[in-house]
Amino acid sequence: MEPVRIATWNVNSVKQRLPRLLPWLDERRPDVVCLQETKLADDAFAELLHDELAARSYEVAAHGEAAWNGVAILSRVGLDDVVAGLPGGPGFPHPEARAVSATCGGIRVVSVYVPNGRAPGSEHYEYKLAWLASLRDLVAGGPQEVVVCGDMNIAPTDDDVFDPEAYEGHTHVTAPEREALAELQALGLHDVVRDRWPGERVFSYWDYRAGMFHQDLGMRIDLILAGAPVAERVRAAWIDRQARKGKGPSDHAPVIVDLDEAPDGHIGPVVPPPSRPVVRRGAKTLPQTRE
DNA sequence: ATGCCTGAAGGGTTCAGA
Repeated sequence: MEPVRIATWNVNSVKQRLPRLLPWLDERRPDVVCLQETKLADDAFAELLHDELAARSYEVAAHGEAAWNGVAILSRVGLDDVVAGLPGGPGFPHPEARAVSATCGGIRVVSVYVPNGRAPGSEHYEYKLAWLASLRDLVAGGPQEVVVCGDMNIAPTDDDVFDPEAYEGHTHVTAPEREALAELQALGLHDVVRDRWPGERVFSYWDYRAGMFHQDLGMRIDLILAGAPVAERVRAAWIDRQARKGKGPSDHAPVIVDLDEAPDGHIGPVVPPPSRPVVRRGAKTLPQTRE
């Protein structure tokens, strides 16, 4: 088995992001890419991207719909047993295109775009929790050689937001959401970026407005969660901030993990660097939300 | 007082995002 690089990126419209996505594929050369918020139906996705991706040796599993949501997996290490959505999962009221799974290079890969939740206690919020429970069931029924990659729309801990006080009363940080994520992780999944960078200020999403990226006022909601046999192979895990800079970025940055080449040849877990405290700075409020 | 950006659909504006 060859070394493999797996990435996940909420591109916020693959059509609008094409001028950023293609150069990024050429620069980072990931073997497996999980995409979220593609915002395209599958035929439109194929029409837009088939040739560009085939030229880069990617096979594609896209599960999308017009205008909203949409996920995909690109792979050049095989793409088998594709499953669209969460079988038996909840809808709002109908199933949305928020998950797709495939086996790539011996690893079960799940690309997810977890519902936003909008407001704690709302119907959207209850849907979010039900969706997460269904995702847990899906993973529980699968192999340990698994990665769940995507936009979880949950900051796992207060270290994953620029200012916990700014998020009081908002989604993404509430106890039920974090508990639902913890129940998923309790299946044996490891948060590979946080494990590699304990205590570091590391975000994957910054609001477009109010110079939030420039001030590094963000949150870490895009995760790669790896089953133990995969987590043991991690050599590097990081967030590609470069992709959030410049002209026409997504509001999310890609997350990237590099695995070593084989379970029987692995060099063991990377020793994490010494922990440093998260330094908090900047505003104490979020850009205001319409009521 | 505030969706301050961005994207999409559809229609001259509205909704959604986190």
